[in-house]
Amino acid sequence: MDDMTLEMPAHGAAGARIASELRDAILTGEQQPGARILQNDLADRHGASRLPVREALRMLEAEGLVTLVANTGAWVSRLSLVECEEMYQMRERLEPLLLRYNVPLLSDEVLDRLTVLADAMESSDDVEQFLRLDREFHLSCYSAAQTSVLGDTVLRLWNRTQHYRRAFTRVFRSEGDRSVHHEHQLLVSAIGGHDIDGAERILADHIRRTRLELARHPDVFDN
Amino acid sequence: MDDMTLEMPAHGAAGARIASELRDAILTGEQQPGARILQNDLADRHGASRLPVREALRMLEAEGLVTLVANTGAWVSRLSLVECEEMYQMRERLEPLLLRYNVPLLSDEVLDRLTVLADAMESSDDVEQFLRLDREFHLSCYSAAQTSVLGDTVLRLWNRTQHYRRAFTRVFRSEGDRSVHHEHQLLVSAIGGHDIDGAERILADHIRRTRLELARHPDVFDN
DNA sequence: TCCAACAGGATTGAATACAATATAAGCAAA
DNA sequence: TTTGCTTATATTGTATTCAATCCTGTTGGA
Repeated sequence: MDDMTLEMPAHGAAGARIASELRDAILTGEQQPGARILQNDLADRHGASRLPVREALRMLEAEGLVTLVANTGAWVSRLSLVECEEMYQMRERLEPLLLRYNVPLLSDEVLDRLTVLADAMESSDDVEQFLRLDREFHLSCYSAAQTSVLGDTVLRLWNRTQHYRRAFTRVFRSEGDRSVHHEHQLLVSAIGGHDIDGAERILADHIRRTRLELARHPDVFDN
Repeated sequence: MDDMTLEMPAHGAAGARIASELRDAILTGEQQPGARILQNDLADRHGASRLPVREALRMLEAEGLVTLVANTGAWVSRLSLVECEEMYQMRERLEPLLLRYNVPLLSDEVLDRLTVLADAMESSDDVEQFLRLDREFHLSCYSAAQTSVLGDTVLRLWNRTQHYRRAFTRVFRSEGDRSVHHEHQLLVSAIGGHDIDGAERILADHIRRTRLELARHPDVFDN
């Protein structure tokens, strides 16, 4: 043995590493929908050849974050209102199921954290911070159960809609609706009380209400 | 323009073509779960280099049909009973939604076809034929609406569980349970009567019952 | 002025060649 | 005989190179 640090081999992971960084860039909004992605650019920026870049693009295409056209190029994926509504409807069906898997397993520590997050969202006035808190809140609800596909599928739906959730939050928060926070509190207490059916209903309604609000702001999808 | 035949360029589609053939091989059962996939073999068999083969493997990995391990190799994906049950639970939630999208759009021709398929299944005694009919029956229910992710997600769940549905059908059909056929008939009439909520319920129950039967045959997942 | 055909350049797709890694067989020592 | 190490081979990962395709700016004509 050469070394005491257990090191993951740098070989065989170049594509995954590049994909991970590009994914982050898309989720933070640094890369906007519609933006062209050049293979050479990415390769140079990561000091690699175009080959692992192509693999990274394939991975992100599978996640729906990147759109590939043969012989033509890659772009950060756009979403129409109709597509976004479809994904929200999928979330309405899948997230309650995922929550059901998690409720019996969530620790008191996570439950406390949920309360902290819900409170922080109420007093937050920065859009980016709100988005981070909201994402952590919901994903924390799913952090206890080890699922093989359900968790991934839900996470992908979150990622694909991330940009539009940001744009929507900007225009919606100014309207001063408090019911989002109310629903978060209801959800925490239902989870705390191990009321699985109640938690499922609250979560489905929460996502549904957001979808309906989203439909009132189609301008978010212009351009 | 050189030619009147509008030809899709053979360039830029090698990976997709290889993926398509390997996918078929897995779905027909020609390639069994656990089977090793050598890049060189696939490349030689398709008269291509290993590069498009790697892209094909990445695509099938994203679909869950192939499992890749860095620096090691690729195998046809296995499923445990727990994973399979999870996918069936996802189907219980997603397929009713997909059906809801389709019911208002399904033509009389498709409806007639559904009746033919349901009848053919009742009188079929060959497992492979039953599987083909059942797959066509359910996927036909989803053939009218153009969804962007929901349809793909459901199709992938069908594909990932295909092998185990085959194995399960072998042992289950011998038990002579008729309720599957009854549910198919109920579903057709609910769809024909544009009873969306009823159709959703019947379909969810249908999938749920299959999941419970599946759990009674864990031996299907041995080895 | 507008449109179509035509280079030219830029970009992607695939093949070959080489490096890194993992598996397996053989060998030595306990 | 078994265990651990070593070496050989097979397989995968990446870089380099060349070919096919697409986009763009330009030029010629109507």
